[in-house]
Amino acid sequence: MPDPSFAQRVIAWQRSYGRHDLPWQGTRDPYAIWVSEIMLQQTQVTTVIPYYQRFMARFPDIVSLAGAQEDAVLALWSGLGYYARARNLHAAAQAVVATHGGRFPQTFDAILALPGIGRSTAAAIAVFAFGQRRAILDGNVKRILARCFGVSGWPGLPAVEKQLWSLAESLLPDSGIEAYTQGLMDLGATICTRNRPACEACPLQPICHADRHRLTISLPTPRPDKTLPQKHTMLLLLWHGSEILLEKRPVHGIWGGLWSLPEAERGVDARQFVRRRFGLETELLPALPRFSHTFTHFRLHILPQPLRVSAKATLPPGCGALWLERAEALGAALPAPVRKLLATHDEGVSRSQTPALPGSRT
DNA sequence: AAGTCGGGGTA
DNA sequence: TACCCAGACTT
Repeated sequence: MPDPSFAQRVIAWQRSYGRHDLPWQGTRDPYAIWVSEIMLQQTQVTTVIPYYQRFMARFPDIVSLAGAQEDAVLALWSGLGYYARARNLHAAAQAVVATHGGRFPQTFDAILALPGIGRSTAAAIAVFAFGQRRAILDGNVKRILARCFGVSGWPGLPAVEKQLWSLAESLLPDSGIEAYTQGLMDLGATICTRNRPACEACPLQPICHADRHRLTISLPTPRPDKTLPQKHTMLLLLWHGSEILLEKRPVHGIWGGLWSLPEAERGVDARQFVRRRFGLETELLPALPRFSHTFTHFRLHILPQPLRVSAKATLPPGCGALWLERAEALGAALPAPVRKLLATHDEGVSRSQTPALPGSRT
């Protein structure tokens, strides 16, 4: 019997040791598979599962999603991050209803044309929903290929990524594409992990270049390190009784489309800012502990500043701001740090003896 | 080719 | 603390 190929090793391993009970498995419903693939972009399985369950319960099919308010979609995405994914998902659902009669497209190019779906995600949907022979290249596959075939260089570099795509395409099996694709994901998530990979349990160990040359921990080549820029801001908690003022953020930029707290530059007079911006008279309350929030490309140092609104003036219509009861606000599409702030504090008073602020170390 | 876009898991 | 994760999109 000839030495099993790369693909045959992955397929055989997947059937015995792979994951078969994830919430989005055991279906060929392209909608269910699509939603899972979008949520799983840059997000780990264990984080996605509860979000996925809630989302599918609320929007069980593409028509219900297409007919939803964007705010309702974003609210279910709150805390998951990369909110453009949710806006694109919503827009794509409406596009499918408008141009495909509500039926998810079945050709690779039509899938790829939908907003939020790139080459790898389109391939994953084509494989799992329609059994098409397509190559994926996510973080798991990049790591497996870089190690097994000794591809050095940071995979974010276009030249390296091109090489990995070429490898991925060349390794596809003639049959069993679903088990193969799922097997790569499962191998990367459970065996060929970034640190402490379980090489002794890997079906690829006999043919793995990195294992033979003791390169496993150094492949794939890590991203070149760069120091994150530091930014500072002040988030205003404007309390009127148990109501708080929320402001809708612009669609583009950080926390796009979410409901956040009014934001002022560090060091400005908060009362004056609020008077000019909203026409409100306020009383300054003691500042809350500052904390920091790290994004992909910068670190934000946040000073939470509560103020008590003495008289609730009428907000200009269409100004993008509104008053919400604290409980209502917690049901809105909030950025994670704002959610944590509102969950921990009300009217400027800590709800707990020891204020457990998000990353309260500065 | 480089920058933008979150949040959490993990060591 | 620092890195990575079922990446896509814009410039």
